[in-house]
Amino acid sequence: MQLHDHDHDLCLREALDRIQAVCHERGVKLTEVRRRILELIWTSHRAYGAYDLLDMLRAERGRVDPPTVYRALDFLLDQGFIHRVESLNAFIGCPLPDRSHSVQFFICDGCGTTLEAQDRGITQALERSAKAQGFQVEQKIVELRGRCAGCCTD
Amino acid sequence: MQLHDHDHDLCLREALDRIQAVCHERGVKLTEVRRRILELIWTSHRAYGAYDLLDMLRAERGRVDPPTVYRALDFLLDQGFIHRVESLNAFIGCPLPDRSHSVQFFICDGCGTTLEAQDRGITQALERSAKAQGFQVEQKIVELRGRCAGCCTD
DNA sequence: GAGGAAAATGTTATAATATAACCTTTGCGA
DNA sequence: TCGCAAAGGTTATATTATAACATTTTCCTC
Repeated sequence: MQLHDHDHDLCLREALDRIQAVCHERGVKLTEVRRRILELIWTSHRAYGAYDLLDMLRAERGRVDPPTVYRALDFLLDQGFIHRVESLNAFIGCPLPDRSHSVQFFICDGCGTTLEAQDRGITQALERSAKAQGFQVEQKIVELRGRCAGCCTD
Repeated sequence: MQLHDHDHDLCLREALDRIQAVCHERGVKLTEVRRRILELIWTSHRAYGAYDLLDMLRAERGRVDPPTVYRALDFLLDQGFIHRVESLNAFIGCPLPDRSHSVQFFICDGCGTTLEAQDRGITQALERSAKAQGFQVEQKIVELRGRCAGCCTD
């Protein structure tokens, strides 16, 4: 195992501990399945589909059925620990533990990397536009598909 | 039939004629199935799912199978006559015949109405953000979910 | 610690969305 | 008219997601 991976693991463990604490504050439980799925999602910069996660769980613990995964995903979505990427039907970790914020995804169709951004300018432009037509926004879905800096030259 | 509907029908026919002309210019064919599906999509301000369209076609012409609908949808998407709404897995008419432009959808979760907008401010904010990180955008997905002006008071 | 409600999970079945693969028909230019 | 390319038909199946009900676990109350 290389230094980088070691750091990454440390980072993951710390992040999970923080999430654990947040759950405690909120009076909700980060159970074994929920925690494991969150870990799996967080170990990647790509979004995973529900059935990708299902396969990974099955490899670890034998029989697992779709509702198990979807229920855990629902919980993690509710708590704001992951996001759903609509244009991929897939799920990705959210670096911020707060429940609802306006984010944007930059999805590289080359390498699959999905980057989460929080651009104040974009958020403001969206809110201005909604306000102009009296539309009350509940959820802002912004997904930019294309090629990341690393893949443009490929 | 009321005046409004009559106007609407006229408008639809004119729009279809324009699309027909565009197809001719591009050397592609607006066949019977394609035209009918486009009509069906255009008669609504709500997005239709592929299987909604399938059911409507079946009601008109008996047996129709999914690939028929999906192929027509692919054609209409390619030509830019309709858009796919990712967060609904559904399709909606595009008032502009040009192939690729940056649009935003305002989706009312109350009445289902999906409004297409072209807000220059939003587009610019998205492009600025992408440029800042060297991301080459191919497609901009912007879907705002919430309540339209008419449904806020409901 | 026993009882019981609420939460979580297990289990079975199926719904909803989408495409692969191969075959037939149609349109159209050589 | 031949033959190719595009379109559509047909069958089967992949992928994504949820409904409904049974069982287990948690944890609060007494």
